[in-house]
Amino acid sequence: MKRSPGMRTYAMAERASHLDFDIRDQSVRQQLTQPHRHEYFQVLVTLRGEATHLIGGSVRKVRAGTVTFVLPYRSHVCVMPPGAEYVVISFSLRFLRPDSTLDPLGLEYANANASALPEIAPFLAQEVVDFMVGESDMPWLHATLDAMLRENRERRAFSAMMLRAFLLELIGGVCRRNDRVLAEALDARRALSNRQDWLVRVTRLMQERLGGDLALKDAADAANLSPGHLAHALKRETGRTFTELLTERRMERARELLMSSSLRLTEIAHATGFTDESYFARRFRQHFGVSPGAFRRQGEQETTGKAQFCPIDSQQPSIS
DNA sequence: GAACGGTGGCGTCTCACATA
DNA sequence: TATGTGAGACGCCACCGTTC
Repeated sequence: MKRSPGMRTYAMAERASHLDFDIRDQSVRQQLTQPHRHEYFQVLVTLRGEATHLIGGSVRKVRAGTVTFVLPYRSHVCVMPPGAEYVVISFSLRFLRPDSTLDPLGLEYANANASALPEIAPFLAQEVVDFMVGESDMPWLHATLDAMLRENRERRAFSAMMLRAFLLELIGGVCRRNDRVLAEALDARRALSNRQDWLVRVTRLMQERLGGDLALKDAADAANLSPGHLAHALKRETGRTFTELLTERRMERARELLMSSSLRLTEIAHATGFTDESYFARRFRQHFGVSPGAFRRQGEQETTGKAQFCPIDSQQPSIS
């Protein structure tokens, strides 16, 4: 299929060592220097040096003690000066809120209720708020990051739970220290009209119909757009085609079923919209780097502490 | 030997994209 | 908005390896 050389959208497997959560400092991986998107959430903590962040339509100079929150599928680039010290945290919505049924793609336009999903409030307000941690709180910030780096490095039993707790402490702590400006920003945001609720309708339809047939035309009908217009709009907003977005969600559902159920691969293939289990296995291998059966076995070993799943892509050097 | 899982080949269909 | 094109998505089939 023809692909224009547009803005790239990265998956966790391409930029992180784990599929659920990852944290690294400036020494681990080179920062991307071109505007790009992620499928996952990112928190960037600037510890030394003055950086420039372009997020969506805003350009901001940030200094040490700034915490930057980047929503999934938000175009951005962070330009760090030589010698800068920073920490990058990447995680999926499911890691942050395992009970959430929201689609990361629709978050930006969902007018999310900050009281129902307070963890994502700073991500929604990032373009108009500089989240700062004062000089006196820097020891707290360093201690929290050090604990996360250590736990992520060791990755043993209950590490996911510990990392989630540290992450919530970081997000909550930053929100608490910036609560007034954050509340004002969220109020202003709610006042805006929800111009792009078509994206919410499309992502909701994808989640509802993962196990069945879903064509571009169906999604276009749901969004009250022509198929051509919808395809173009999806590409513009997400960097992904309709099929790519749908396949990503099917793979994610398959991953969950492999980890949380004892269904046979054929049943999982059918449950995720594939009538051909061999084709399902092929796509799964393309997406995660391992076959479905191997993925399940690795997951079982991981839960018993014998091994840890690490996608093959994460072994590769930085892409930029 | 049966069940399950994985891979390869091949034909058909879908849809992104360019163009008018 | 309609249309043509072609790459990729998809399904079907055959075959092989592993496990029980």
